[in-house]
Amino acid sequence: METNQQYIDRMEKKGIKPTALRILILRTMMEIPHAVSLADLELALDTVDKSTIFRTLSLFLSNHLIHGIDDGSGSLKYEVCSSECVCSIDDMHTHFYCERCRRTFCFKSIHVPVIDLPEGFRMNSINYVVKGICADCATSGTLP
Amino acid sequence: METNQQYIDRMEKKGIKPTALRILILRTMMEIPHAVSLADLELALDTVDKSTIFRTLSLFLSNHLIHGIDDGSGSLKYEVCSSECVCSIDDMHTHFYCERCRRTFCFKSIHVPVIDLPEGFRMNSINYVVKGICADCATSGTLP
DNA sequence: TTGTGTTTGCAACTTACTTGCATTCCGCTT
DNA sequence: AAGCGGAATGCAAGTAAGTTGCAAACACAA
Repeated sequence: METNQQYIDRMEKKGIKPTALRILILRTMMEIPHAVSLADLELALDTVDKSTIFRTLSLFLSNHLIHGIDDGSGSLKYEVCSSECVCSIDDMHTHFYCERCRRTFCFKSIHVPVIDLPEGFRMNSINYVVKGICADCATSGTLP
Repeated sequence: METNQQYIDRMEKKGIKPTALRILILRTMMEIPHAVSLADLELALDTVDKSTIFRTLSLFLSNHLIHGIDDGSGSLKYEVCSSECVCSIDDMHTHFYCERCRRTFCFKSIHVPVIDLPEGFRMNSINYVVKGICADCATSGTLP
């Protein structure tokens, strides 16, 4: 749990003007324990307009305050960078998408595996998503 | 280059009735040297309806004649399985998405790296996509 | 050739994002 | 305190990609 001042510091460190709404969005993202979609945020913040959330996320993304994960669910997920993150390959960790409950988990301790590319190819980023059934879903309820 | 009979054999091996249109779609997919999207196929086969291509791809997917790759470009890509492919983790290879020319490359010789999941999580599939600039784009034209 | 199930095309719909534009707000100058 | 200019926000409309319902066309066995 962080104080408002800590959210403000995070933003200012990345050159983002901390408006009331941006603090609210950042706090909401950090309080939810898994990666969130635009729709998740719309739901959690039902007084705030979708396009505002979208533009806020775009701003956060281009200033490297958050990063995006394409989990293949059809909607992009976002999560707040750890404070030391510079969004390089070394900062990327593995994600897991549960095909049952449709949540995206971050395995922060598991870095993405890096491969050697063929001659001439230049790597900018890696998207590594494992899909399957999460621990919650595997133990509760009937399995397919 | 394969003969029509070879396309038919591939389909029948996977329990798919080889209609004229399905042969056409499969042949088109195999003639294009990179993974294709629904839109690519619409463009290449402009007399064929989008929904027909979509349903054909869905059928091919569920019968494991092709597999889907989520390259993060916003549209799912598809590619024909090699003949021995049973669509398990071991059959998955690495993909590369060029952020310049927006093509998806298959590195068939590079298997996806596999990680150990935390206790209780069950793996069904892995999506491993490296993004960057491809060899063609890196050598030709001005770079950013 | 006639009935039955499958395949295809058309059109309409859904989802998730994206943009244009008018309004409101904020910090600064007067 | 009033006014100004740029930034932030909300509303509504637009777009791209995928998906579905339904009827017409087709395949093929009885």
